[in-house]
Amino acid sequence: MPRSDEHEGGRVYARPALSATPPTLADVAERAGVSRQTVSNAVNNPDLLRPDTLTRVLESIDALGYSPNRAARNLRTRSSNLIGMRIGAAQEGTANATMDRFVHSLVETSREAGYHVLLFSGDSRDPVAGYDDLLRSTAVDAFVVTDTYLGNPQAAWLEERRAPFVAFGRPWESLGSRHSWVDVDGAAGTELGTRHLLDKGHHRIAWIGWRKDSRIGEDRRSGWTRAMHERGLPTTGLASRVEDTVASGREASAHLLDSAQPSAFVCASDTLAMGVLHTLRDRGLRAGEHVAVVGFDDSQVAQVVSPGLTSVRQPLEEVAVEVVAALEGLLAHPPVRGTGVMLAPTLAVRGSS
Amino acid sequence: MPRSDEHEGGRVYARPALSATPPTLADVAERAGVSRQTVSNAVNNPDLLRPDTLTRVLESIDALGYSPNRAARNLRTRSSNLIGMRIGAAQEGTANATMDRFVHSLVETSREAGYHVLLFSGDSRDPVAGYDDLLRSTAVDAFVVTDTYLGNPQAAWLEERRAPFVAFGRPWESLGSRHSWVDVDGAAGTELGTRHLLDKGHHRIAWIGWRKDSRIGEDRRSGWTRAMHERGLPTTGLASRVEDTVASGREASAHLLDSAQPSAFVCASDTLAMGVLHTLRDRGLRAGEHVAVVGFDDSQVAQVVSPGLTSVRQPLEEVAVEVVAALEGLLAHPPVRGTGVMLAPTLAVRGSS
DNA sequence: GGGGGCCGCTTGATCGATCCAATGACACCA
DNA sequence: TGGTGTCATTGGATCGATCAAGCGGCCCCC
Repeated sequence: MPRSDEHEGGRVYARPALSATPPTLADVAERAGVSRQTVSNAVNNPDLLRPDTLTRVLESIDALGYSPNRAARNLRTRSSNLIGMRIGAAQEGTANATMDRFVHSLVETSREAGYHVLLFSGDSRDPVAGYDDLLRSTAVDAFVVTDTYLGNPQAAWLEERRAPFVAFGRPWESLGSRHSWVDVDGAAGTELGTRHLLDKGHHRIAWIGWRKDSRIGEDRRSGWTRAMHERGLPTTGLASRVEDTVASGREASAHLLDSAQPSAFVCASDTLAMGVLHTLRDRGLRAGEHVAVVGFDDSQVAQVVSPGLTSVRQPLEEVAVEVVAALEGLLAHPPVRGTGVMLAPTLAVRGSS
Repeated sequence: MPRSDEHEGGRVYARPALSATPPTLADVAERAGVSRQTVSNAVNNPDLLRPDTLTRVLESIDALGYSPNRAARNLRTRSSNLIGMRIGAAQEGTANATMDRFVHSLVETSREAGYHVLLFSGDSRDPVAGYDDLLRSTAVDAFVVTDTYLGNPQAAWLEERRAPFVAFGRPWESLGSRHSWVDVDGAAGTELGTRHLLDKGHHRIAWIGWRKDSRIGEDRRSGWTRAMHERGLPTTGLASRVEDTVASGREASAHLLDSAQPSAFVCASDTLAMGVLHTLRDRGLRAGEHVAVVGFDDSQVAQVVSPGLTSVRQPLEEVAVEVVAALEGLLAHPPVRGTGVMLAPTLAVRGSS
């Protein structure tokens, strides 16, 4: 049984938001005594209208609670004002937490630029499945690609289809890639952390990073070696490359303490740094007093763990701003050649150093 | 200057994905020698076609790489297959981390139901601004509302406009609300945690929770009192209500240790539990040996901190499934009366207990 | 044998916006 | 006064899908 306030079929202008069907451009036009196109102009190119006409139209828009129908607009303009972003499987880790911080910033920045963020999840078997669907159905205007790690085919695939996208992460492999990207200088981050420790008087500073096939890991490692060599300090025997888990960090730090007696650790992630803290605790050593520790990512964990973990913080808000700026450029002009933006991280100093 | 592979204006069927304009329904129809509607049916109601026609059409769809234009479909069907979800300002905290886990699950579950998730950010001043825009422009089919805390006007506002939505969080206040919701039984969670401690032989179990005006906090607290009273144990003098910060948890636990000598703590959040761990560390007490601690949310922190924080884990994957199921019901049938689903959390036992 | 119903498919209209070409109004200047 | 140019505004066409109605062919049954 239809409810009494819906059965008329007509629109209830007195309470616009409650009406069954939202008002259309034509409704506004009729009420304001102008044509549809004029209303459209009032919304999209207000300068084209005479001031008095404009106010009259805007008044009607306001009174009716009109908002352009997204689908109709999208159909006509061939754009959706949506930015697609794939989120990986819910593996809980610090990398994920970083991504979430980025997503927040991206959503906020996109809003200011008139875009919304559409999230989709990928099939782990077919990494381009989600992209393909959205692209062919013209559901999104562009993509933000976040997982540009070693051998990831998405960037190349999108590039081949001329799909507009910006990567968060530099194109490590493909030299011929011409897409835009934004990245954080990981090496600069670890260099910052290492220098911070050097300035505190440490000389034997160890590195715990990821396996050699991780380009990101090797990049971060290079910041440590650079800072050490700069001061003429040796790095041999002070480095370890392991999996990105707390247990690995724990083991690696125990080994290093025994073999090389470092007074400080710089780690490729907060997860590994947590492992170091565990080892210190096992041995009755105090982080920040006896041995200093620096992590990477400035995760939630770094902030709440005792005595606070000094960590490299990526400027994700800036990354989001740059990504959106690049996207806007991409969508406004024909994509000639991509731009690359490298941002510098900062160091959040806490009790562990 | 137009590129050589784009200047013809026609479609390059040999390499469908590279063509400037994607193929349309009409293109498929022409190639398959049928009408547009038949192609439409092949996509949406395959049963209506004769098997041989169907295969012929599908073959053409495949060959052209056709995928229905989202905008056109949305315009005609008045639906977008998008679910809107607002994410709050990027206050970094465990609540946020929980939300991120939920978002992941929601995206995944939505995909299986044929929906995508559209994220938008709210203006903190006007909590319904984002909702209003999306609703009036018919950009989303429904909303998932996550912040249904005390005095939150969104649910009531959406209800009034007859906007389809499902809340993650029960309607604490409004008794007259008729919307669907899914929630996790927080009281059952703390009860679980408290019983776990009781079974371990603890008798004096303290509570550290949030201020009294938090309905969620009071709910979680009730689980603790219920479990205690069930065994005939007193709770007076064993509870503290503070802000949700590590520092507050630290202070509150120090006070309680001095005043009531509890042997265990149950906390309304992992953040507070971390504060307890700090206090124990300050006093040379070992979590899990001398004093047991149970947190809430099973955050990243709980998993990596030493010696591991026992914590109540919300079944967010299930929540997402129920939310999407409720949404599907809502969009399929006329919204008669909302349903409420209450899910039970589990306990992730770790070294702290 | 003729009417009714179903099947498989087609045709024209439609959703609500913007694009495009054209029109009316108006001012200016010769 | 009439021509010209500018500006605000108009009406029709269009984007690409689905809806609604209808059509011919076939079978069935009275």
